[in-house]
Amino acid sequence: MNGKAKPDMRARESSSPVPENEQVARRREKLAAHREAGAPYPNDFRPTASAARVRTECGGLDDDALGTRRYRIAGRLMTRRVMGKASFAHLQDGSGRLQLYVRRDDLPGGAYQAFRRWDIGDVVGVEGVAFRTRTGELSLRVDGLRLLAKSLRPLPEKFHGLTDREARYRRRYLDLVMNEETRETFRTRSRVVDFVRRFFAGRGFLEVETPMMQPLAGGAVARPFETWHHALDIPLFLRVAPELYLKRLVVGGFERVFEINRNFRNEGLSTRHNPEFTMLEFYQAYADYRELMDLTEELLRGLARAEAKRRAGDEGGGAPGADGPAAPAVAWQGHRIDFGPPFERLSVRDAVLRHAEGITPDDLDDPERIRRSARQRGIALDDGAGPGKTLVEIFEHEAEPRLIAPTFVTHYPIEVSPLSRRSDDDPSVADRFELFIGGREIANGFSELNDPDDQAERFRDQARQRSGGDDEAMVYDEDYVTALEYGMPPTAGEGIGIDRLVMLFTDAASIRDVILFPHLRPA
RNA sequence: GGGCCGUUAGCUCAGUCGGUAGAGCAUCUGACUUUUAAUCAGGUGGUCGUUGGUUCGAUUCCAACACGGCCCA
Repeated sequence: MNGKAKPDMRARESSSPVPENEQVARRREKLAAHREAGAPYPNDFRPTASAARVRTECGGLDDDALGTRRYRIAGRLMTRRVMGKASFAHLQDGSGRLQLYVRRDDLPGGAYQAFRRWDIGDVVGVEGVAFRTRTGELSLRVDGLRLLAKSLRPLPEKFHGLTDREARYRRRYLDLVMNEETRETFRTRSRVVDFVRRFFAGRGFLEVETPMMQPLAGGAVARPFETWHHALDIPLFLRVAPELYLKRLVVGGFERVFEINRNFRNEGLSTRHNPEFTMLEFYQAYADYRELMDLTEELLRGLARAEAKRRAGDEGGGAPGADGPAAPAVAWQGHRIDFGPPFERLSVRDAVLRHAEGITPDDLDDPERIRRSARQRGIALDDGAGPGKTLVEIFEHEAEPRLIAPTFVTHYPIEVSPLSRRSDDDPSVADRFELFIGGREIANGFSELNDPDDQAERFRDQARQRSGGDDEAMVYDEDYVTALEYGMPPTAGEGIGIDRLVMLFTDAASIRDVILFPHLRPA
């Protein structure tokens, strides 16, 4: 190394998470030489095909037919095997990889020497004719090539790739370059969102966008992020849910609406919580929570079937059938989750009785005994927690992790359901359900409370809990009550956690694996 | 918040019962016109997470801290 490079490297170390090293210095020298030679970052190369398209078009062709297929493709150089005057390399683009065969004698003078100086990671454009190698791999015999963007930093190792979880989250671009599973996870995520969108659009739902910044953070029991609007000189809250705005739209006459967007909750980070997460919420007038359970089953079964079909197609096409590869089931963290059979429906109370060992119906009916049961199980209760909240705490502790197969849980206590319609049969419970899959809450839906006086009373009750120390309790939203006073049609609404749904379809154990840039503590 | 584990070369990982470190890939030099974790020969590359402590000497032992992982609340 020459004496000049060193201070230069040092100067960069302070501002970069990855220190520069000798390899970077060498690549910088190559870039400098490349700059001397002319435009180092050209933007006039236009591919005629992707790697996948070359594969599709040439898949069944014989050698003679392949010889008539000329392509320009562009991508990142991922491997290189130089054998004197000829080389093999793999180019990776957004669709996959294609092998290149580069011979000195097929190229204009000097081009092969230039190619030999390129590095793994460089973005290049090549042109050539398809052929099949001795071992049968479809490849491109290159007769023209250009460097489109120099890569100054060495990529992770070609065989093990990037495995360090922290590095994969913090520098997702490298994870994406190196790991096909990661690329596939986020393609799956896109397909899931696309399926959901078409599902609702196809049923007459209008897609809308409601405020992410709200003067009151309502619609869910959660701690909000707070920010400040300088011109108005008022605090604003990042929304914890779009619910109260979507229902205002139902008041306005949009009888079927949905929104897919981010919610923000100022709570801890974990394998199942990211401070910002994506939620689907939808509202349907003249429907009740039972009909939403049916709709939810239809949505998830359809999604599972579409994904299964796709997988079967990728594997060369298995015969679709109840138990064939296209069955609407997924493998998730060692479980087989089948969306085919009707989802089980049971009450919170029955779920607790089934899964919480040693709890009897008498325990649940007695306010003192239910609190004692919770304490015995190590559940910390707020002083103000009534029997309903306590029951739900026990449910979450004992039953929720065991609800692996899709299960609707119903009959939630009214005290934990401040926006839900009161049941006609039992005023202590709401016309509400939550859906659990893989031991996780996936959806929460209910017949909406459209009685403005009842809603006002529920808000007052929340306000009391708030002044009693529960800073997650809801705040009184006067304008929302006013909207209800104009009259909201009988309506049912639901929220589905998109990230958790995607986890099921990508066999992900952590929500960070399905969020491109998950929040981490700054390094 | 608690417990356990991890942090060593660009990446994946060994290792040092305390004497300033190794492998594979990558990189560099050379050979090689059908390879594919190419091969062969020879090199370069490290503030061993940070800060303190113990010690003649710490990457190694101890403590605190930082970041991450897993489990628990």
